[in-house]
Amino acid sequence: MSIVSERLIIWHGQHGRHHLPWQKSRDPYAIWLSEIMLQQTQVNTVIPYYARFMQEFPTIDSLAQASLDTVLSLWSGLGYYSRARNLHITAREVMHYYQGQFPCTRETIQKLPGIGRSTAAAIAVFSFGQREAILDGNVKRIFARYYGISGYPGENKTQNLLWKKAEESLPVHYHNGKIEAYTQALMDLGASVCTRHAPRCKICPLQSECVALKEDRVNQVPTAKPRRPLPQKEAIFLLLMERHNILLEQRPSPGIWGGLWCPPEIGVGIDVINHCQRNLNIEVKAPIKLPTLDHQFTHFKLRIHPQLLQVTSSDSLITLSKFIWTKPMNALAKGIPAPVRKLIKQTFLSGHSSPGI
DNA sequence: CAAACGTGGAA
DNA sequence: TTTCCAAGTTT
Repeated sequence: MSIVSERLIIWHGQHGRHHLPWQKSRDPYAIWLSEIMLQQTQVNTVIPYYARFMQEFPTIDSLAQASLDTVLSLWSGLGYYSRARNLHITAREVMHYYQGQFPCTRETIQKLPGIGRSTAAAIAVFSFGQREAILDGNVKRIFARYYGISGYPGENKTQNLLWKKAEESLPVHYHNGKIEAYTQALMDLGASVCTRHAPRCKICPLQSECVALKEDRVNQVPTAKPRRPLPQKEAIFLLLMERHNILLEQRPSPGIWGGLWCPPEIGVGIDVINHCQRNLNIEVKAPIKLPTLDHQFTHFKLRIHPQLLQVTSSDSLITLSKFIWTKPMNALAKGIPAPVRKLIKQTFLSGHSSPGI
């Protein structure tokens, strides 16, 4: 057994996290759901979503039987919505193709949509105790430092080297929950000790052999991904009010916020009244401009210009299925993006009365 | 391979 | 305030 794994397992026993909600069972469904939610998302953010999701869908069968719309409503605000769409597809695939039995090897798990090599390995470890290596952001950072591997991990060459180190570092004997403890130790160490900023090397169980520490390169490893300035985009959101209802449009997937409900979006510079008439077949009064909202994505910034529009002609209102009229309060229970939730709350539900319209 | 794909919290 | 990024996968 490698020195690394031995030290990590001991450290995990004393300092690891043992009471996270998804650590209570070996149900591959519960493990899988947690691993998907945790992709690019921190534990504290996931916990309430995980609780609501498991409450609503305690089994993979219940998830498979649900509508995508319901699944997205429970995912609303968590981001990376393709995860929810793939989760739904995978639930149905497991029910129909695997007769409800979650596949139990890393290779077969990895064939399911939304599950890559690292997530498949994590599920194989925590559900079935298999000897598989994970390579998430934590592990990349730990091994890049421990083995002194520079170059940013997105690069293929670096990535492959890290996978090799991850496999070489696995405990040789993996009975009695060792592989689980080892895998969780990597995640916990990365989250609490070997952090991106201000790592706590003095209490690290791997400090005596850590190459980056020895060479005083901890803050240079792993190399940060080169980033370009984010493009600034702008859009107008149309808050169309017909009596007490607003109009929502289901967004196409793939695409940003795919499958979620949003007020109709148009580009800046488009004539709003004209657009309502020609594209939505709706007559409106003069628009009221609401305060802009800034929203930041990983790859661009969006400035939203909301405009409140009172519908005067409810004649032949939209009948396409991608449109829906709903009360603002009920919109909050649907799958909507975070800034739309914010917009609806501050426009319709924050004050004691509706804004002057 | 580079880009798309969200969000809330920390620095 | 702005920037950065956290249990990645897909195209």
